[in-house]
Amino acid sequence: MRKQVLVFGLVGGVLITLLQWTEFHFLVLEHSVAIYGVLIAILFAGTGIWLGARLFAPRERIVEVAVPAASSPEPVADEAARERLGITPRELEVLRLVARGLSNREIGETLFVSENTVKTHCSRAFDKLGARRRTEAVKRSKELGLIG
Amino acid sequence: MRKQVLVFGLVGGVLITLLQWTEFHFLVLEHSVAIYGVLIAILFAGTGIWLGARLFAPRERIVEVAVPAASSPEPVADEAARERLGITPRELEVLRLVARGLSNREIGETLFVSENTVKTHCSRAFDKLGARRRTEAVKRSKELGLIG
DNA sequence: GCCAAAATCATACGAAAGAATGACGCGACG
DNA sequence: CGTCGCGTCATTCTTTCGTATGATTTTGGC
Repeated sequence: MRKQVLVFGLVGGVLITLLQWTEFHFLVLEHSVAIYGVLIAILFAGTGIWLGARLFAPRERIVEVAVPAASSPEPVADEAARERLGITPRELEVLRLVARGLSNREIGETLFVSENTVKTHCSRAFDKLGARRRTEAVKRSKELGLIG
Repeated sequence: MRKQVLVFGLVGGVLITLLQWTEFHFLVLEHSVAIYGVLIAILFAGTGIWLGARLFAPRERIVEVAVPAASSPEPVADEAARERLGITPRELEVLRLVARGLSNREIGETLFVSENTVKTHCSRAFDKLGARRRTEAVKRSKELGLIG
């Protein structure tokens, strides 16, 4: 939050400054009006992009990877076990990908986070599962019904 | 909120001061106004694009809607698949232990062979399974019904 | 606003894992 | 007898894992 406020203030300030600056020079260097026009256009284009992105960008797009479900017993019985073990949603997410045989690097690319972050999640999840290896973690997760 | 306004005003003031300073220099180097203008414009466009891109960034999250599967109804159909893939009995034995979450060392101790031997079996089995990691091998083995 | 839980990332280090290669013994089979 | 598949083992080297530690940022409640 703090950072955003700062950025916002900075951008705003710069904007004001730019406006005043151009205003002043319009009078002095009126022959370059076209140039300033272009500048302002670019400026506003940038601002537009910024505003547009900020206002319309979905903070988080949910991509559903649908698969032919054959929902047999319980589609989601995890939540309980997950909660009980203190495993966070993100950690569970990582666990699922681990179970799919992905490497830490690949998991990172899939979730758009760094490999280091994946490692952190893994370590914590393994700890909570009482597992020392990813293969063991996968086994325990399945036993506990955390993953399909 | 109050704090933000303060920061905003402060930054704005500082920038205005900066403006006056630059203004002075612009009078001296008025012929480079355009250059500065372009620089600032580029800077702004860059910032805008950067921010936009950053906010538009595919910050998606993989959500597993349903896990499926429809897994076949045969608990032990290994022999056939094993034969077909050219996986030797010993390799399969190792695979089972890998699926149990054991390390190569532990597998070696279990089967009374050296860790190196286990590695060899693993490598060959992984190759035959088209797997590059033990977790992947476990997944494939289960899919193929090689192991329970 | 402030706090706690989550999530993110980095750096460093030791421990596994995995690839590549070569080698040896053993039983089966032609 | 030779060779072929299988199991065994070693060595070297690169990559990946996993742990430890600390820091910053987000986020959700209160």
